[in-house]
Amino acid sequence: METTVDINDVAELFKVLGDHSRLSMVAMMYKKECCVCDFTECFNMSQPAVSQHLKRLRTLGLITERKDGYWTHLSLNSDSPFMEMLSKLLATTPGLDAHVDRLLASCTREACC
Amino acid sequence: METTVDINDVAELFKVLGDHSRLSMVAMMYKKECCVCDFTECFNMSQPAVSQHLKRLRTLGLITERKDGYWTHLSLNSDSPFMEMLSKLLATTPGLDAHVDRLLASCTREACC
DNA sequence: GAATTATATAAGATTATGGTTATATGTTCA
DNA sequence: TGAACATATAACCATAATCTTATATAATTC
Repeated sequence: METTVDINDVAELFKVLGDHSRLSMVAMMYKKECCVCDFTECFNMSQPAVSQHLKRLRTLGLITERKDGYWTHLSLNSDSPFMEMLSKLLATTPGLDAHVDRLLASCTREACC
Repeated sequence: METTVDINDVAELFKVLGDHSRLSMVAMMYKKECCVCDFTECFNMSQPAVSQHLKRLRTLGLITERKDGYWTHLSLNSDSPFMEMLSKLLATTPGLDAHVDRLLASCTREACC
């Protein structure tokens, strides 16, 4: 039996993805594991702002975390009931792939990765 | 040449769909042409509230309108650059189909249809 | 154990969202 | 023309979203 996802959950997912930064974060993590500092660098955004966006993704159960020394590495949670939908959705989003590649290329930090 | 859709537009689309009522409206219109009063009835929502939601869909170019006497009939705009994405996205949304059928069945008004 | 680093949380300001009520607009019909 | 109906807009209010700065927490290194 599949985990149920109802219409309100889906609206919630869209709401969370309805922000440029979070959409980009999710798309980046879909390609590879990321570090919090990747995001602060790529989006030129303050650390607390990133942290708060991540909290929303966490609350929706979209991400998993792996602590390693200083750093927290973030991935999409493959157990999320949204995962199937999310992957189709990201694949369907035009221009997303190129955008993400550009973002990932702009992460210059080496220490955390 | 295809109309360009950039990442900000996509985030904007998600934001607009990130509301239970608007998501339902779009899904309903995906199945059939609807009337404003269908929405006020189905969602048990005031007419101005529906009107304001429709305005957001209109602003994003998602809908077209057909005036007929008292009523305004609304459809998804097949010329929208979001249309391809939208249709895949609606098809991928679990439980949406049944939800929409239930909503449409709850529209009892005859006059406008 | 003190300094450094990464991250989270709290508190506050500003803007966006989504509803309400009241009113305006435009069509239809008597 | 005026009453009835569908819809849009305006003004207002409460709550949510998103950023900022300041501070807390936890791991690392000297």
